Amino acid sequence: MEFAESKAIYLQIAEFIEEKILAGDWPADERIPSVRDLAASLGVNYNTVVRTYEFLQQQEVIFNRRGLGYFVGLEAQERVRQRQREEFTHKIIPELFRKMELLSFSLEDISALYKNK
Amino acid sequence: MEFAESKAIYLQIAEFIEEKILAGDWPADERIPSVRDLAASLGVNYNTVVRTYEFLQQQEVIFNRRGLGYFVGLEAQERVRQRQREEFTHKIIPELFRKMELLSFSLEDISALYKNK
Amino acid sequence: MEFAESKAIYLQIAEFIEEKILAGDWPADERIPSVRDLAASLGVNYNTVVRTYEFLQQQEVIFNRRGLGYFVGLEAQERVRQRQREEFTHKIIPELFRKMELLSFSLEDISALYKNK
Amino acid sequence: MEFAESKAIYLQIAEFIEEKILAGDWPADERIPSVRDLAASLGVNYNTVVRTYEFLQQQEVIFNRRGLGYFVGLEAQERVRQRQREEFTHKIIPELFRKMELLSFSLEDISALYKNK
DNA sequence: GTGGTCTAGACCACC
DNA sequence: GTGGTCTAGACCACA
Repeated sequence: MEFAESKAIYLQIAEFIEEKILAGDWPADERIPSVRDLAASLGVNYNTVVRTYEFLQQQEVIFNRRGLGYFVGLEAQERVRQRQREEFTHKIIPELFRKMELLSFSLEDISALYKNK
Repeated sequence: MEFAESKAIYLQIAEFIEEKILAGDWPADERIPSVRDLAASLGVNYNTVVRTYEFLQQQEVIFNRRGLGYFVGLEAQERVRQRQREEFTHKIIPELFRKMELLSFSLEDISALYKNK
Repeated sequence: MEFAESKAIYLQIAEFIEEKILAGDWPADERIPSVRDLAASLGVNYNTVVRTYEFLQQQEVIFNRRGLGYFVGLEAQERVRQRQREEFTHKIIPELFRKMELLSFSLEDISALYKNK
Repeated sequence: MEFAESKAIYLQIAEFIEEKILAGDWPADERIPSVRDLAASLGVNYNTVVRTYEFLQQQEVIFNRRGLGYFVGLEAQERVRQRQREEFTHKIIPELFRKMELLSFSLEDISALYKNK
């Protein structure tokens, strides 16, 4: 996996996992890769994945069963979906509209880009 | 001014200035606030504004007249506008569409939000 | 049974058993549940209960009759009682008093709580 | 500083700091030692203190001013006090009373210990 | 100077 | 096997 420089790696891994859950690839209550396995497959340090998992656990997206590993939270998909939709409508979209005006993009321009994507 | 935690303050100040220029509030060749004044009015450290001005100067958005202060570059508005439109269509918009799919937002949803804003 | 996160599960099970013995529910020389049964009824791993029993055996609280199972030690109740009273007066109580001062609880506050419990 | 084996060092440092705040030694909005300084004076690793500070920040006990350091939260003393009093009355005290009954300690025994401490 | 992050590697308790 | 913690040391962005 490639990582952007602008953001902490452990947060990029968290986003990667949230997308897996959002897309339904990792269903509720299912075990996710062990810290060591994920670290190895992403080519990052063990402690970096530890940080990701601690972060997601604190967000109640995943949880730990002692000695067994981490599992997808029972309401994780819905929780992530709602949090992200909330952020989308209240932060991303207003910022988008602000930029559109500033840069003279119309809704039609966006539509055209959407159809050609 | 309030600053987000996720981004460097000096870059948020740079955006703030670019928007002033884009909107035509600060026309070409006009003097912009001194480092000390801007730092005071934004409530940030002097060095932080120095960094912003160095950054914008290096981007050829502003320039320095020794002993007089910083001024808006002659082609600044157009330069900023083109760079931002470029970034908008090639980075912001694709990312927007990706999120829309992940979160089940349609183009109609965006239109509706646009009309109600 | 619910387990606290702050302490090892096998130790929490050991406390559970010691309380049974202290309260007289499990008298001396009486057989206690098999490892498998207890593990099943508590919803924990077999090895975890094995560890509890080994721990309690080493503390001379329970003992093993080969092929028959584990039994409550002959002097277990008195032994557990003395060890816990010792710990109570020399560790729990001093720590209690320290917290009381820090949090402005008086002995009267404790008495009041005791009467209303 | 001496650390117990039974608990993570970073949490023991967090308790140490909370007691400083509770006792009024570190007032609201006052800067606390830098990560490096505290690590050096406690004889622990830099990262261990980083963990403590992240933990306390997440608990809203301290907060960060970028480039300046960590500061005691504005309502920190009251917040810590309330959280600990809550824990005291609802966890420590009930557990105390349970143990008292199990070990045949009376309220008078506790009083006597308190007066002789 | 400040904190934030990452790597490398170790030891431990636990299941 | 699993995660949890700690050390050591490095580099970076930031004020």
